[in-house]
Amino acid sequence: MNAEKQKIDLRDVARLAGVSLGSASRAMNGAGASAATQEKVNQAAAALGYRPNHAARVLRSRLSRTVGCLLPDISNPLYAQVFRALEDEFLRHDYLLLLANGANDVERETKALGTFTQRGMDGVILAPGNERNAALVEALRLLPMPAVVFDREVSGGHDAVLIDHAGGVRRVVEHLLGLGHRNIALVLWQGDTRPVRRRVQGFRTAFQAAGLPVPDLQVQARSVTASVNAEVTELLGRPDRPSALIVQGTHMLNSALRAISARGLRVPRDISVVAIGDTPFAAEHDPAVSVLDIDQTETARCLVELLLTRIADNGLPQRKARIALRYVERDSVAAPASA
Amino acid sequence: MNAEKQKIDLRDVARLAGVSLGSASRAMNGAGASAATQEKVNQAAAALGYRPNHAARVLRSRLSRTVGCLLPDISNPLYAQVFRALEDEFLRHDYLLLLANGANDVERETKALGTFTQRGMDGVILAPGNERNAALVEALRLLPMPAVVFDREVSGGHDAVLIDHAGGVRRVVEHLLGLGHRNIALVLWQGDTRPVRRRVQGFRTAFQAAGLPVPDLQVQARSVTASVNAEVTELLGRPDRPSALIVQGTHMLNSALRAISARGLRVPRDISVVAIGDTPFAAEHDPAVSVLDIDQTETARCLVELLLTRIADNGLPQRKARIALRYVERDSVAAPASA
DNA sequence: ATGAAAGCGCTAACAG
DNA sequence: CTGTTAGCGCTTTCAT
Repeated sequence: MNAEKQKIDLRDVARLAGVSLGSASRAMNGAGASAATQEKVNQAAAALGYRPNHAARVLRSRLSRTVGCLLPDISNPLYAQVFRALEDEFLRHDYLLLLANGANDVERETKALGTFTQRGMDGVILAPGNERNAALVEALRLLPMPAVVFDREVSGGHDAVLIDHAGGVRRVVEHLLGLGHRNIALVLWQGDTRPVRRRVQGFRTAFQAAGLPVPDLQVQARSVTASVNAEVTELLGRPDRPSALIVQGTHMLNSALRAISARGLRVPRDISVVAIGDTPFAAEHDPAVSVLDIDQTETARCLVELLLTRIADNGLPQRKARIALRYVERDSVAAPASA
Repeated sequence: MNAEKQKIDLRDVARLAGVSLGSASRAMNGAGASAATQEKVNQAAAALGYRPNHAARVLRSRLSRTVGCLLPDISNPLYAQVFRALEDEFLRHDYLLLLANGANDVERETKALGTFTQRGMDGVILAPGNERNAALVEALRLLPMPAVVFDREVSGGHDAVLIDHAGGVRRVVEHLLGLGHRNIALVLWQGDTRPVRRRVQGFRTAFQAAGLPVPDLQVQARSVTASVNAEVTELLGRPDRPSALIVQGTHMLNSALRAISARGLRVPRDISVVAIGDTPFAAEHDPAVSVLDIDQTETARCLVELLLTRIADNGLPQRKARIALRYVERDSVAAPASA
């Protein structure tokens, strides 16, 4: 149904504009051409509906204007948000973003990096599920193009954008401490990744800085999507049951809230709840759940900035950017009943 | 830190293997080379760590082994699942999948299609947010490469994979009717897209086929992520309040369940609930929610099959594949109390 | 089945 | 600033 494929090349444009091939190329790339040439070429291109052949461009210039993005799991709304923000940001810079799901599988991640290499990506943004895996670290080391690591600690001297989970959780704990809470529980998943480690650390630091004992109240779910219903129910049955919960992720938040209400407890009267990561679910819950929110737009901007500047100049020293978390107070936090 | 970039080309491989450039190329592509040559070339390639230059390959062969995928919103877990399944399926066929978020924005969608064209995608899979928009239909018509439409009705004679929403909802309604339910409410969002239209149709058909009046109990949320708390609450307050609810999507399901429990009603004793689309949320809810589930793997396989065969032969007649929905009975459905 | 040679469409290097 | 020329790395004729 499409009789005429793409057949107009730069040569045609140059001919119509009455300039040489080289001039047409320079005009299209907006460099080293007079305004008059520029104008003529642009008009000719528009008239013919010219579309540059990307492959030829890449082959010759060795620049693909494409970057790869390796994320653990796009079904996770948090990463989906990051991807969308990245896509917008790169589009603005006329770059194309390629997404690969790592799925917490080193083999898959390694393979994706191989594909990125072969397809000549100019750079890579990645958040490996297994940041300490040797095979992955090696694959990363062998990457021929610049990479920016997102919220992971991998050896290799790469640029990185790190979320300040420790500071965020610490601030929340201090806030709860100020309200009079002492038994605060942290509900995370048990993965050995930077975000989890840093949250635990921030939790500890807050208590220690206040000269208070760190409560032994942690729930560790098997996965991000696992239910923590049973664990939280157990927690709520203890004599020293927590008066506040800090919960990660949509699923865990949901099951935790269910466990609370099944126990006949009310939020925030009987127990305060703070969620890590903002979602429509948290915002629309009744009562609306206070959250520790990441500014995805800022994060994306930061990642893109780091990667693009490094693509432009690989001689730059290693850089690490830190993104602060924002505590959004809503209706799920109050002083403990006993206070 | 990476002194040596990629410098090994097919010429090097050919030299080491002691064959000509042409033979090396044929050997690599597994066609028209003797077993002996094949073997020598493969060994040489492995020894040198040869990686074909993708751009050169595309430029010469006019085949990018890349397909574009335009989805309305990757933050929607349903689409995220489809993308993952597609990624797996294409990877298996040695194709790369490029994702673009349409975000229900025609301009954005059109732009994405333009990018796909320019980058020489071999084919496109797309589910436009606005299937009846003229600009989009026109952009689709102008696409120089094959396209398969996912669960949308767009004019243009494209291949399509269509989910049988009508049949699925109809089956659920018939099941509920059989249990004795008469006041059944349908909770959807108000978008004018195929899935919504077909669900309503299936709903109607079931009642009409049974010779029963179609209940006037529809809730139309403003968006897929909107809360329907107020609307469902209102519904439950009516004298002819429904004894069963069919609810679309995670957010709407969540807010509907909340409205039900806030009203002091129990599932399934006082009201039955069926969700459209399976999610961990529905499965782990207490009680576990019965759902109308789409087999994402089958859907992906179907999309890929259609697209790949058409890329191979664009002379094929138009094809439409239908995917049946599977009703998964769990604990949220029972006979109405009054029955 | 193989080698030699001709480009794919573009950018970059070179003169002018 | 412009035109001319030479490839980028590969696949694909065309002869053998």
